Amino acid sequence: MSHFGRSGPPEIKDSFSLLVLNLTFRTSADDLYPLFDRYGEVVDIYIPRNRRTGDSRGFGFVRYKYFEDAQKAVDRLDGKMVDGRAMMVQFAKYGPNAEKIHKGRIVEVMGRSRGRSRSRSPRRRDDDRDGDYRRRSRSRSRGRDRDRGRDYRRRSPSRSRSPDDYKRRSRSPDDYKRRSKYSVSPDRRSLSRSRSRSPPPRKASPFPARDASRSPRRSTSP
DNA sequence: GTTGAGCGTT
Repeated sequence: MSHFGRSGPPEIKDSFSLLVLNLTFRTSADDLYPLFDRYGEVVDIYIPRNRRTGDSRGFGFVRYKYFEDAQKAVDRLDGKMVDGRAMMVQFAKYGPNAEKIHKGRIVEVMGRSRGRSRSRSPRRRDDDRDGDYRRRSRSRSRGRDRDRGRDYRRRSPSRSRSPDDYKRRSRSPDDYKRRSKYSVSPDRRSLSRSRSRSPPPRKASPFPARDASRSPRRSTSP
């Protein structure tokens, strides 16, 4: 039935929360219900979705009534192919300030004693939820910045390069692979170079600079 | 129409 997610948390203190990851963007709670219900009594299923687009965020929460059922579901549904994608089922913690959890069992919901070693900023929870959490939340500092900076330094002196240097650099499989993999756009280089070597903002001359260069002084005219 | 690390609504 589609009564999941309609009402708030029914019995959190008496239920076990499971986190389902790697779900498809089209999978809904109703689709997960029969899968999890067959392994035990499911209390509630909730899948966070974007309030603007209404699309699923790719993960959901399943609450079981008993720990054994939850454990069995994790063992059984973990890696289960759903809609053409293997979903990951694991115990979840309730809320960003939930810590009093015992093996997935919420012991104290009001345990706001922070102490989670999570790499998440609880201060911008709302912003991330409503904003584009997918793009900037996970792709902020992965490995791209490192490569980018590296590329920048590499691509800086692109004028005084000799054929020998080119061969030597090209001979490095690492650089070649890295460059080829990320496919550095020449536009960025051009833009970077343009920024770095942008000529000084010369104001408009009262007369053509070219003429001035050739004839800084109008001595005579044929 | 796309994407893919993670932890949720009253």
